[in-house]
Amino acid sequence: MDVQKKNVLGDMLFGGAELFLPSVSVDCVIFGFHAGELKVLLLKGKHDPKWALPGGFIYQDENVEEAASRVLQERTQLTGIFLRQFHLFGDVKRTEQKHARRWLEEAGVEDPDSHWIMQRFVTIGYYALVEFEKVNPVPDEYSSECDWHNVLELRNLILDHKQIIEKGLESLRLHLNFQPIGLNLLPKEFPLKDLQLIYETILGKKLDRSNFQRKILSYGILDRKEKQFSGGSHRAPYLYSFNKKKYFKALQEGLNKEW
Amino acid sequence: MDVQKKNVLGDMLFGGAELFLPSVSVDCVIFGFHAGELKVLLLKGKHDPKWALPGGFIYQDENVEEAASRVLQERTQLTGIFLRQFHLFGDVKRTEQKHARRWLEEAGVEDPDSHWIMQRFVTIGYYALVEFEKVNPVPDEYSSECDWHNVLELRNLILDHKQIIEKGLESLRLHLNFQPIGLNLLPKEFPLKDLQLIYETILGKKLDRSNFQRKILSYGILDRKEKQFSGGSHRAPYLYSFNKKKYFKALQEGLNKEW
DNA sequence: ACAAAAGTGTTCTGACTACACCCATGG
DNA sequence: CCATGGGTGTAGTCAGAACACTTTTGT
Repeated sequence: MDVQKKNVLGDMLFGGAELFLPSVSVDCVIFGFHAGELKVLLLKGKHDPKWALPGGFIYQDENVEEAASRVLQERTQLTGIFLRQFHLFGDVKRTEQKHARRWLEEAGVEDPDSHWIMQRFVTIGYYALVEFEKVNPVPDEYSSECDWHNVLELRNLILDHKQIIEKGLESLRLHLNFQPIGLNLLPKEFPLKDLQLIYETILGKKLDRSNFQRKILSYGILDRKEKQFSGGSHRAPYLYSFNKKKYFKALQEGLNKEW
Repeated sequence: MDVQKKNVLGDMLFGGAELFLPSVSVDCVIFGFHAGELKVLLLKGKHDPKWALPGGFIYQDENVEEAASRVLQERTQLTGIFLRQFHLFGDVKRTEQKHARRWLEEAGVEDPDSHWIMQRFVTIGYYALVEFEKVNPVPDEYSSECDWHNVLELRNLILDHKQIIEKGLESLRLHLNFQPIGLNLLPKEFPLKDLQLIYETILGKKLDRSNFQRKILSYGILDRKEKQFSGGSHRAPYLYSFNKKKYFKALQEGLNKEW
């Protein structure tokens, strides 16, 4: 499927009922990391003062997984990012589309109340971890702003998007126990301290430096470079990079096997 | 919502498009335990030689969670069972409804190809753990058989239902690490050996008796009764029961917190 | 020389493993 | 009285927590 050729906005307004899978949407919780804070990428709609997760609908000829990738790509211009499904949100009351109605009106849709987008939707939550610096947040056609928000200070989100983010973070924390992370979050080479900071931020607590190193190195997914980073007034740390082969193997097989 | 009053079959055949959420279904992997084997409850359709998971559609006024409960209840007559969402299956190719077409034809539906049920569906997988003896498997109106199948010997399943079961089992194994199980799988009072057998069966490996006891008791979710079970030609074991208060607390908070 | 931060090592504790030993019961 | 299976205990191992000591670098 050629993602670029799709005219998502037009499809949504006028062809939605046939082009998209009805009742189902996808929302991406895109985590980034900056200044010691865990951030989420959010959009502010042109016709709504509230913030929303980047989300979208699923084309009839598109796997749900692919739709999530497409949404991620549309918003971040990044490809090949690790995406993980974490939950389906299916309560009846979760969609009350007051803002959508106004949006449809202004876009010139007749009889907005019976437009397919006003129906009840369930949404599938995916999370992604991306390298903050590589993302250039650009609002799309139906958004006025696109920006990073601290996950701990979420205000003014539409619908149940705050709960979605919280559930996504909770899932991510859980997955940390048996899944490597960091590959898309950091540059090719980095000092261990940076990776530790990511773990600390996700988990919301400090970790012991020495113990973190031993544990993370015991996973065998990191290669140590002999090059060293310099700049601070202190001993230069080794730089590390992910061994992709081992990394993906660990992703598949898991890190800890309990019981 | 009064589950009993719903006429699910009639709704599916003739009112589906309006009554149900389109494109989305629910499938329940109902695990039971018998003769040292982990079983799944499956249905055989009247118009299809293959077996299927008990599944259903979601009424427009029904939360997805509720729909899963309803399906479980319809099939097992059990209420209050722990149900857990584990994955959404959303590939385009997962639904090719050859059998459904024949079923619709025989049920007297005109133009079956354009019937809503022939559309593409994504399905949400839930798993449940139930007490084998309490379930009286009864085929419903559109099934000819309903029976337990060993999870390790699955043959002749429709669509992707085999993969759904396997994913469900995989999820269950994972969840064992931070979630108590057993409450709905065993009678009120039981010897620890029975609980151990369940763990062994789910995990597919033997566990050390002594170590299992210490670990499971350390969770603090079991109460020891002074009554003893008798019958075998050996020392009578203590009987235990789940302390529901602590059990549900553990369900919410988790058992192991890593990192 | 000193502060800051990284590398490395040590001790302590607690959990899991494997196994041994004793106890109760039915045949 | 012995086989079976359950209750209890123990030595060994391993991983994590806490922390100490050494090394490197910029100021």
